[in-house]
This record gives sequence, C-alpha cells and structure tokens, in this order.
Amino acid sequence: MISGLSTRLLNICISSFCKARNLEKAEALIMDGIRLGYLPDIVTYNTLIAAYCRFLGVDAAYSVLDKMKEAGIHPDVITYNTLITCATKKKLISRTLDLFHEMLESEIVPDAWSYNSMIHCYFKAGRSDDAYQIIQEMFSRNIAPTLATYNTIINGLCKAGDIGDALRLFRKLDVLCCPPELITYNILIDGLCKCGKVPEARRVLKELGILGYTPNAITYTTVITGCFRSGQANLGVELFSEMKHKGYNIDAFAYCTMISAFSKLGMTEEAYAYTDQMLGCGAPIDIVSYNTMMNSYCKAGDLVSAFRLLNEIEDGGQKSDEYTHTILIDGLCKIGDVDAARRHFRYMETRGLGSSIVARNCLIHGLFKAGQVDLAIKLFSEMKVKDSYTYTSVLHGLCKAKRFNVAVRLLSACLKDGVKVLRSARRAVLAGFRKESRKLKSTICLAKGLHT
DNA sequence: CTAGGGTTAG
Repeated sequence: MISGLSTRLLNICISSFCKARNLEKAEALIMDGIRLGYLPDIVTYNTLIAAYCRFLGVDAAYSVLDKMKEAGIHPDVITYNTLITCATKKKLISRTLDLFHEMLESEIVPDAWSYNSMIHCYFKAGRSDDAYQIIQEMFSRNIAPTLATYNTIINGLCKAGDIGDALRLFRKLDVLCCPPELITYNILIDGLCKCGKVPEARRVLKELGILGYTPNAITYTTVITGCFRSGQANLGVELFSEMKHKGYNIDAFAYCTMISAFSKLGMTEEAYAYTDQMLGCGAPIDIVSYNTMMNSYCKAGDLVSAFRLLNEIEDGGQKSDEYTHTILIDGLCKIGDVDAARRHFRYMETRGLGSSIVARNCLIHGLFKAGQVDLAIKLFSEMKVKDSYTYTSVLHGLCKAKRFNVAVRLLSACLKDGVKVLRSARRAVLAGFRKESRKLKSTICLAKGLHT
C-alpha cells in the first residue's frame, strides 16, 4: 500500500520532469526510486515512452519498451497507442502498421484510441480505402466510436477532397450521440476553406457562434488562411488584428500564417513586417517558423539571409528538415544558381534527407530551366518514386528542349499508368509533337519532290 | 496514449 502510493508519487514527479523535457532528471528519479525499493510500474514506463516519443522519436521510445520488457513489465494498450500515434505524427506509415500488428501479436486488444490512430494514419497516407476498412473493422468488433473517431474521419474526408461526405457525417453527429465540439467545427471550417468553399466556411463559423461556442486561436488562423486563399487579403489582415485586439495568444502559428500568406502573394514587405513582429514577441521559434521565414527570404531572392537562418538553426541546436533544404534548393534554382542547388542537394543527402521527392522535383525543374537537360534526365531516371509534379516538370522540360518524341512516349506512359499530369504539360507535348510531325512531313515531301 | 491552425515543387 505504502509502496503503491510512493510509486504513484514518483510517477507524478517523473511526469512533471518529462513535461519539462528533462528526461535525464526523470530517469535519475526512476533509478533513485529503484534504490529505495519503489519499482517503476506500467504508468512509469508509459509516461517515459510518451516523453521519448515527443522529444526523441519513435525509435528511441521503442528502446524504452525493450527495457520495460526486461524489467518484467508487459506493455499495455496505452503503450502501443502512444507509439502508434508517434509514428503516425512522423508520417512513418509502415512503422505504424508494424506496431499495430505487433500489438495484435502480443495479444493486446486494440481499443477505440488504437483504431482512431489507425484511421488517422491511413487518411494521412492518402489511403482512404484502407481507412474505411479499419472503420468497418472497428464496427464489426463492436468498439464504440468516439467523437475523436468522427473528428478524424471528417478531417480525413476533407483532406481526401470528399467534402460532401464530410458534411453529411457532420450533420449526423447529434444522431450518433456525439455532438460536435469546437475542434469539430475547426476541422470542418478548414476543410471547407481548403476546397475553396469559403462562404460555406463562414456560415459554419456563424453557426458555431449561435450555438454558444467561442472561436479559439486555431479557428482564427484557419479562417485567416481561408481568406488569403480566396483572394481576401484585407479581410485576413482585419481578422488578425481582431484576434490580437480580443486578447488571443498570438504565437508563431499565427505569425507564420501571415508570413506565408504574404510570401505566396509575393508581398515581401508585409511578410518581413510580420517576421519582425514574430521575432520581437519572444515566442519560441520552431523549425516550421524558421522554414517559413526562409521561404519568404527565398521568394524575395535573398538567399544570403536564408542561409544565415540555416546557420542559426544548426547553431541553436535545432534540426533542419526536409522542408528547410527543399526551400533552399528551390530558392537557389529560382535565382538561377543550379550548381549551388545541386551542391545543396548533395548536402541534404549527407543529412539523410536525400529521398525527398519534392527537393528532387525542384532540382529537376531548375536543371531543365537552366538548359542542363541531360543532368535533369539523369536525376529523373534515378528517382525511385515519382509523382505528378515530377512528370509535369519533365514533360515541360523535354518540350522546352524540343525532345518531343521522348516526351510523347513519357506522356503515353503517364496516361496508361493513370498518373495525373497538368493539362499545360499535355498540351505542350501534343502541340510540339504535331508541329514536329508537320515539319517532318514537309521535309519528306520536299525530299521526294527533289528526287522525282 | 488519439482528432483541429502555420513550412516545399509543376
């Protein structure tokens, strides 16, 4: 009894150290506890695993799971849910699936949380059909869906472009005994904005107010992004100052919303003004904020400032990511320095980020633009995974280089494999090929004429 | 231990 109580107290202390990111202290406390005879329990380990997931990633967290098993404590459904959620957050799809299977093999019965995470995982991976299958499985196993389940599905449907189904499910929530909450409204508003239905989003916003919900900072930034996307920059700016005026916490999220919106419009001055505000307000600057600032510098052609930020990131002990380097590579290509872009891509590879399809797409585009056709084709043929951006860039590039025969063959391969290619690329290839054929025909006619 | 806002390419 006393031992149980003490372990519980120990767990509370460990939890607060974990929240403060002080994992060394947390582990030292576990060791102290063991010395005093208070053995860590499942809660201790789950707390530690959650902290490892948050700060060090799923691999590090998994090593705690091994230690836990060595100590004779069996992982439970919460242990696996924690790991699964972490893997999904990091977009490690196959890792998520492996963990789910491992959980089943360990005879741990998945609960609603597990299923919610799996649904989220499949939607995030763009695998809607697999998500539906998991939902089916959840129902057939009589696991009651929660509001989080419906929120996850509505979000997934929105992201998959299925706004109609998302709205239908949303309207059914009361009947399903899961009345929507603010988070549900935020999901729906974002989904509506992202598919261009800003007026509907504003209707939902109004409905939210009528029902007595108060929009939070997330609601605001979501609507602001929607305004900019629909060409209503003024309204976006207005809402931002309203947000400030009403005392909402203006954090890096809010500032980055404005910075990236103005960057997209090519309005450098405004983007820089919000950057100054962000840096001046003392909010912590995370990697996404750095990437946002770098992007605005790159869009303005100021690569010197962008690289200065890269040094700042690395000196400050933060880790640059795929976005960071892709932004730089694209920036270098846009100012015409493809050699530097290639060098930076090699640097990116040394950082273990070389598999980035977006970075490769940018580089291919830049190489074609700079007339380095053979290098572009080499990079293209080396790519293991290609997408519709890859093919569109390559088709445009081949047309620019007047290699219409290759382009036609590639285009027909795309059509056969169901790869979506921008209409502009399809038209360029066909127009070029027709023109080329006409030229060829007239040359043949001319040659025939000369010989007869 | 899940679900929502800000970062990249045609």
